[in-house]
Amino acid sequence: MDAAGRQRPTMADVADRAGVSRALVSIVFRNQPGASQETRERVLRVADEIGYRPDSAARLLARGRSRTLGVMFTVHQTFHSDLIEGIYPEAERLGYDVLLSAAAEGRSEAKAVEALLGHRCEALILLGPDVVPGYLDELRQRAVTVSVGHRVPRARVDFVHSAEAKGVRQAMDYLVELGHRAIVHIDGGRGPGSAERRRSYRAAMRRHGLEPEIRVIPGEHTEQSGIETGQLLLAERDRGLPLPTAVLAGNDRCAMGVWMALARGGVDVPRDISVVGYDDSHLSHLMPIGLTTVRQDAVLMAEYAVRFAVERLENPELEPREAVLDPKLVVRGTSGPPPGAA
Amino acid sequence: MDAAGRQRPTMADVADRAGVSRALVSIVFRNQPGASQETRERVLRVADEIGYRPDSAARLLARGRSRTLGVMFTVHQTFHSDLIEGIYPEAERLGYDVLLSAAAEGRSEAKAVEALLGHRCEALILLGPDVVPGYLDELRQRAVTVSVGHRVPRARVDFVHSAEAKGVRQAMDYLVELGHRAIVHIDGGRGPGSAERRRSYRAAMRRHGLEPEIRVIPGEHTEQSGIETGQLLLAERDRGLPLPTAVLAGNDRCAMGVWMALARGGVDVPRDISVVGYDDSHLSHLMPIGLTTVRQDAVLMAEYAVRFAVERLENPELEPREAVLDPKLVVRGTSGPPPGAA
DNA sequence: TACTCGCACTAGAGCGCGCTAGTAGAGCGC
DNA sequence: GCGCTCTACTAGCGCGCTCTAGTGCGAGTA
Repeated sequence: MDAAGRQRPTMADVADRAGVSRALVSIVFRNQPGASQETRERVLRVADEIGYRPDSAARLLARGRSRTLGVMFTVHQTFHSDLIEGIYPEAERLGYDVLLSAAAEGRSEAKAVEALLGHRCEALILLGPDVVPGYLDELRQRAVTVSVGHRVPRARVDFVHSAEAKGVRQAMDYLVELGHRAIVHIDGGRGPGSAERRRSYRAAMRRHGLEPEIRVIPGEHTEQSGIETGQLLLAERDRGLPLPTAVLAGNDRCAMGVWMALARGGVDVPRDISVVGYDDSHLSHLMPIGLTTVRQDAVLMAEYAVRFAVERLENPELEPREAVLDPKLVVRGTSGPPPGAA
Repeated sequence: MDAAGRQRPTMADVADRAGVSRALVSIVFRNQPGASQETRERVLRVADEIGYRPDSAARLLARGRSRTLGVMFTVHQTFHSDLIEGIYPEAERLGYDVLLSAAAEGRSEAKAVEALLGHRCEALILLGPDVVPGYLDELRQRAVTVSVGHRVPRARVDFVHSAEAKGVRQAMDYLVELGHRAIVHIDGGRGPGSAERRRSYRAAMRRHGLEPEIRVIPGEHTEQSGIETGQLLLAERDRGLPLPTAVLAGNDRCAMGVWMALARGGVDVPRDISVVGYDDSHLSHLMPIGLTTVRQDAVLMAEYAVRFAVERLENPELEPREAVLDPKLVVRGTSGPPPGAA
């Protein structure tokens, strides 16, 4: 009695068995007026008995609208998991379905997006997309598009991101306050938010009169990148160069990598060097001493993303919007005064 | 010129514009014999011009078969990300589409599965499902089902998992060889593979004459659980009880948590205590000193899962099968001889 | 010439639903 | 009796595609 080979019951089966028309079953399942309470109950009972459940492909085809949001994310990006967790309940609340498609090694973002479009998603929610200029605008022609994390200057789509500059500024002010001067920044390459974070780092350094100390090390939003940077710093130390006293990483994963490499190299965090991350993904609570980081509220970002998508679906005339959420520095164990400070 | 409100072109539009019948366009897009090379090119060119792409909902409805595999995973489970990464290419190779549905806090596995079924997935690939007995059998009636990681004794579905007992045995033999005697195990509760790992731990302890030292600490497959266990051990030490010399964690995430809590508590790994994980998820390379762990080959497991699903779809008569992959101990930096050993 | 065969192509039914336009019947006022 | 409204229900088209059963035609065969 395996499912393979057997066909699933349809609305017609339910209708026959309950002695009503197909249309009535449809009414009951859409929870629309036009059926008596008694009939509703009977239909639902029969449906349950024969294991009927609506076929969303057919439903979607007939309805013309799919009421489905497609979410593109990248595997292994922990912050994306946090976002996904927030997207489901909000979508459900608004009566939308969610389809996930992952980008990964060997599976490009474009491919992941095509899959979503092929499944007739009405809107795309792109988590931290690594888009080439123009691609977002191209997508916009094909579906409502919301970009989370990555703000692309001219693209006329909705954005949800945090006020990167503010977050970085908070972190920098905090470090300088503690007495740090040699603060390096590992940037996130083309990753979401990187450009703003980099700019804001530079601005903060200049504002604090630390222009000569500015140093941006190219990187990515991965542990690997953090580890490499950590190793680079260790190698420099071994050649007699001074370690910086603080590292502002591109995100939490990168910060974690730096921290690991440094710990392995016998450098004590935060005594010898402070490490600050970005995201406050759930990783940050998990480090032995807790990661000092800039908190982005994943749930709130997810809610904005879903609402932007749904509102635009219901009113296509809307001007492109932008939700800029205020991030907040969270001080934990990886930061402290620089070595040699009082 | 936003997508919202506009409707996408259909096969009929392509047919009109190319001056052929709808059926012919269908033939071209399915890459089936019955159209001349010349016509194929013209149809494809026209389709490209007007931005047509097949609607998989309609296609799926008409075809009767969806050729879609549904994958249920749990957010934040890093090993699941590894598996997903392996599932896509194999599915694509066999001509199947993949739909993802996540379980998360507030979104049960059952709910995630219902979503997949509603989207007409022909087969379900459940990653490390936390199933109640009987649920798998119920699912089997509704779709081809493959369970990855979690072996449920009587359920007549396909399983892919690693030879948990072997993996644990390797790890235990290795630790005992190094001279460890007080080896505790943090189990994974109802998590995939936990029961076998626990059993095998006990068996190994008995086999090595360490029965009095057996200690299983209840836990979960999360960092949090590892941290709590680490704190528990530290608290015991502070009360004057001896620390174990080795910890065999339920999985890598848990091992990472233990390691973090211990490091925070000033316990040196591996000098004071050895920590061994399970999975070899990409986390394990990332720890400062590298995690000693039992490697499960995610890509191979993913390939088996996809093949099992597809083969059963194409031949429903198949007896339930089981792929048991041999895990392999990977020794990295978190393990060594117990304190006081030569 | 009459026929078969293969190729390129088409007509049209049907997949499982949603939805519009309709009907049948009960209840009401006049 | 009539027309009216309201509720409970039904008939049947159409969503965009696949697929079976064709048609028309030129080349090959007897």
